Amino acid sequence: MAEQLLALGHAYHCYASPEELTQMREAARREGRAKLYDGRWRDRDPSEAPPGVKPTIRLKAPLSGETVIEDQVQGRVVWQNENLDDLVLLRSDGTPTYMLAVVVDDHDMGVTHIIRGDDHLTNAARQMQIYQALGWQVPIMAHIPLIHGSDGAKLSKRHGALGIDSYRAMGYLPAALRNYLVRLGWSHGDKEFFTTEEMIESFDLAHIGRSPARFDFSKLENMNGHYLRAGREEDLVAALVETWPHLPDRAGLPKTLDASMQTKLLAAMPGLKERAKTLAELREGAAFLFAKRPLALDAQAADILDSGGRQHVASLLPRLADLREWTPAAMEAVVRAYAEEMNLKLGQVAQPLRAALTGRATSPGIFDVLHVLGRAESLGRLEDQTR
RNA sequence: GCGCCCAUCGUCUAGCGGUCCAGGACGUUGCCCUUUCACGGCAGAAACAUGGGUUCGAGUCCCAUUGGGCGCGCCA
Repeated sequence: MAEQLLALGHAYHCYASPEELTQMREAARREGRAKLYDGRWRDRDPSEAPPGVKPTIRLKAPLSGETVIEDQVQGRVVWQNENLDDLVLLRSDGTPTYMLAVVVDDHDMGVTHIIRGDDHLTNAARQMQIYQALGWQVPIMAHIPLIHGSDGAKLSKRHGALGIDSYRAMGYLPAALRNYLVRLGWSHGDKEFFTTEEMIESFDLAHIGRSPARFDFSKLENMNGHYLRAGREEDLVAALVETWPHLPDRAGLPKTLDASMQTKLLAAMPGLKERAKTLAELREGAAFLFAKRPLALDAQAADILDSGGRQHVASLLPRLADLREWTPAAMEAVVRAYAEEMNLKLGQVAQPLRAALTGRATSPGIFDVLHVLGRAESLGRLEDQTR
């Protein structure tokens, strides 16, 4: 291709040495010129070539006029050709540069649309010149803005740019991440939630904004919470099982979830999913299901039991044990009756139960916890705390 | 330094000359619901960067300033 451009007079050999090039660049910068290469070999005869120097081949770019790209998101972008210098097409070792290679490759592959980050916008101008020199049809271009970190600085490897697996490790659902991302820099009126089908249906280049968006974890988290709450219980169990090995290690949790654990998880899911924003939180909320007796109590739970809660647990234990039916409704009736007898608010007896059953001060509804845990396990845990 | 891009609530954004004393979402504040934590409901605070134009009329068009971003290799 480069040879062809040479033959057409759209390219030429350049014998400038690296030293000359850096000198040129420094001079250009000093004098405030945009062009870094001065085109010194542009019109020279090959006979003037210094002996023993392997030349590069540079594009003979137009000296005047403008290079224009009609970008689908940036609009019409114009460069004065006098500011664009003659780029290298072929290195002195004969290999093509990226600029030449992409153009030829895209053309050969029949690429119709070039959609990429706007950090390539300047490259687009130079590639445009190559397309023109070659007489090829230019693909439709769309340069979309980059995503920045929450502080407005650009995302880089050491600053917030995480791989996709990091988001999995944080417990974000793929659908939620996609939904969050599609709304970053693009909008469809006031619509916030999109199924994959809706995204495919509605997404368009025309509504992509031109300014960079900041990545906002709290909104991602909120959106993930929506997906969790709206998700089917079975799907969430499956998602958690699948993600389990990728979540950060945490003491006190099983390495994998066997069938019986999954069954418990499924039963507890309606109460759990309401309270979690990520799969990591979901797993944390479910930890009590997998805990081994006697439970380790956290500080708050211990405090609840120590400050009088233990008595209530002890009093309620026989009443619950006498229940014929282990249903949330039946248990609620018993506990409410007890609270009334003692002239207590429900919360005052529910909290001690919660502490004894889960080792925590927060959990799903206490009657659901009793139900999900089952009679034997529940009574066992309560009994543990009465001693 | 030079070139290009951008600029509405803290954040994501709607807005394509009058319907905007600027709408939605996240976050935030208060209240309600309530067995905890959440969910949910209701209410509130919160923005058109600045200065010039154009126009009967500008968040919407133009210019400048300021502030961000990206690019500037015989790297990709």
